[in-house]
Amino acid sequence: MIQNLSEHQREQLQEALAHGGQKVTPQREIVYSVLLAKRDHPTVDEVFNRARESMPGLSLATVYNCLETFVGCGLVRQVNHERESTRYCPNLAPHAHFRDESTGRVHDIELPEHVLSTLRSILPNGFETDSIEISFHGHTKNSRNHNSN
Amino acid sequence: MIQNLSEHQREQLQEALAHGGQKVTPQREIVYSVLLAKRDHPTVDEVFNRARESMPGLSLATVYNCLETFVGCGLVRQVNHERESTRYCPNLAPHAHFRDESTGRVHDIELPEHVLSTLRSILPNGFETDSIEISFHGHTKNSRNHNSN
DNA sequence: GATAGATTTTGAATCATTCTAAACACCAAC
DNA sequence: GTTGGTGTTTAGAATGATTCAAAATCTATC
Ligand SMILES: [Mn+2]
Ligand SMILES: [Mn+2]
Ligand SMILES: [Zn+2]
Ligand SMILES: [Zn+2]
Repeated sequence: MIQNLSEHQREQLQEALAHGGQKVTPQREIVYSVLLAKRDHPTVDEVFNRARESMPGLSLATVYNCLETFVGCGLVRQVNHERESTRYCPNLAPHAHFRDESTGRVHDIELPEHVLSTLRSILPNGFETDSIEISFHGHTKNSRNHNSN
Repeated sequence: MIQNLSEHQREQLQEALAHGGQKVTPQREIVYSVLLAKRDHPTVDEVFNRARESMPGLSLATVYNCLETFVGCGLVRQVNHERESTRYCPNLAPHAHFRDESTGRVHDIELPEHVLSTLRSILPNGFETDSIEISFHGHTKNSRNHNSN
């Protein structure tokens, strides 16, 4: 079920890790491929369970380590909703998250540049932004699946 | 240090609680007044410590209870930053939060209606929003205090 | 002033995450 | 091919914010 990384994806992983003097390992490959395979913003436990199917000896601590590493090198984003378990997202394009209260599912919402600049424009002088996080809460009305890959 | 509630504030509290058939208690009054007295988005522990100054017997569980009650009746908002302790905010106007990475402080950023509608406009069909949360991360450049009351 | 319902209190339980220390893997130098 | 160094993985313990459970306290009403 968890196919290997494509040429391109492996390169991206290798490249991202290289910056911190870190290496591609079998565990990191699997964890990354789990994130790419089903972009439904899984929790650590979900990643762990999916990854274990291809690598039974994998430990939970390693999944935490890998994900932290990926976040550190900018390959992956953390997604938090209140104090629920952290979820992980490999979508590097600027996007917001929509959390469906009835299903608990998290959807990516593309974020056009003009929205970002509108947002930056409301900051008073002296506030320098590194990043902006936007999350919608609500529910989705039928409207076909809203695919999470 | 923690002055009592004004007429108006007490009424607001009483009114908000009444909807759920709940009553004003000395503990709830103190906890609410702590939030109003210093709008720096305190954590539960910070609220607890401040409140204890006026009511030494107050328990931590009660602070959790009061805050949960307030959130439930819409008097107060929770503010989360990643998985840090939840903070509490009595500002009911639509606003975003700016988290200063160097000081850890959280500032309110007024949110004009046109920004909210711009944001709503990027949602694909079928996504019905109940609420939108926006948080900026960055640092503040001198520019006088950025008062947190 | 007894009874019921809400609230508060204490202390224990939960549970995601982090930490620690021991095993491993890899590679380059000897 | 052994050794030393460095980064990685692993299992299990520790942490810490939050939640829970149950007893004690209050308050309003009969
Ligand atoms: Mn709804
Ligand atoms: Mn910065
Ligand atoms: Zn995402
Ligand atoms: Zn606020």
